[in-house]
Amino acid sequence: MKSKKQNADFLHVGELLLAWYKIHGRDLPFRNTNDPYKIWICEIIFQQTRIEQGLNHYSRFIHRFPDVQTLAEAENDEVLLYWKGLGYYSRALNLHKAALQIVREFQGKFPENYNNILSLKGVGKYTAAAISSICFGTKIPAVDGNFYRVLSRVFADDFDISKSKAFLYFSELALRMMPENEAGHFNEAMMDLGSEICKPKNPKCEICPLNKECLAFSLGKVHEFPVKSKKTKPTDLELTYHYVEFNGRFLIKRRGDDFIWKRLYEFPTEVPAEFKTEIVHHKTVLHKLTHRNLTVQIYKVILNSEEIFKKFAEENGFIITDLEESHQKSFPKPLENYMKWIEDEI
DNA sequence: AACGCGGGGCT
DNA sequence: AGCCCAGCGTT
Repeated sequence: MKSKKQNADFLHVGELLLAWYKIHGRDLPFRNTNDPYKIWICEIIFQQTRIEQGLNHYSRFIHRFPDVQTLAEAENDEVLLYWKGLGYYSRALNLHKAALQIVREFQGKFPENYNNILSLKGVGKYTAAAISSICFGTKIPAVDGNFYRVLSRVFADDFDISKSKAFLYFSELALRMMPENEAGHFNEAMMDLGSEICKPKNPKCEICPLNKECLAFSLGKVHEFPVKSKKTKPTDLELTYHYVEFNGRFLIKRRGDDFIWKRLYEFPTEVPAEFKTEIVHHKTVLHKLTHRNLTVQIYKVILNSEEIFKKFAEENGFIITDLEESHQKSFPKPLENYMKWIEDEI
């Protein structure tokens, strides 16, 4: 149990942070709304995704799916199309499921209660806290990577952030710092400080509003925090695809929701042996994933018989498409890049 | 509690 | 080449 004086110190840090945010907070498109739908979408998009990377996707997504009803009524495929290139595709699938959930279980009105928000597919403790605090003023910290980094540095706290207990541990610290009736702004402030000042590498401690209170800074040990024990060990994975073409058209099929690239489109992985004689080139694409070194082999096969092309497609459930049409489908990045390359060749 | 899931940027 | 990013669901 901490003393009253320490609690006052905690609150002081929270107020410094909030004051900084009101002047230096980022001007982002979702900062001017309390619409829980929009906040929800942006929270999901920006999970494990940098703001610059997802900003255009956010705008396009909101423009096409301006509310829960529109999203719920959309085709699964189109939701994925608007997610194209973002990665972690189960986020898009869960988003769609949750929209249906809101329509069916909550009569189309976005739930306002924390536990109801948490019950939505793809919404975990962080996202539920963010929506609750920003849209409904619930006093609850939205603890994410920024909280871990900022708090562990301010208190020179070596609590291992890879432990599942870290969420609760830093939630309690954050709650003691949180000013009354400012939960949403406080959470946003922590995100902005973590992104603009208290960055993972080369933090701007000289201009940090918390540098007088930051223990790690005063000890010259900012780089030692946060402490994270888990090390990711990349494994190798090889995939083979065939760009089977006849007269400008080629074959695709939708993936299942197993493994990677859930429900995205891909080329045939295997072709009959007699197709091998029609290979015109072979490209090796190296693709870096978070925990995998991916090597994708792509063989371009140009068939000279429409009959064989159509028969192969029909017997194996492939869709016949072309480069123009394929813009309306969501493909994994390596295949997307390959098609761009083919298009440029023409 | 540990692991898998994308893609991009930074060092 | 490794780490990190407005994390979550599954096992």
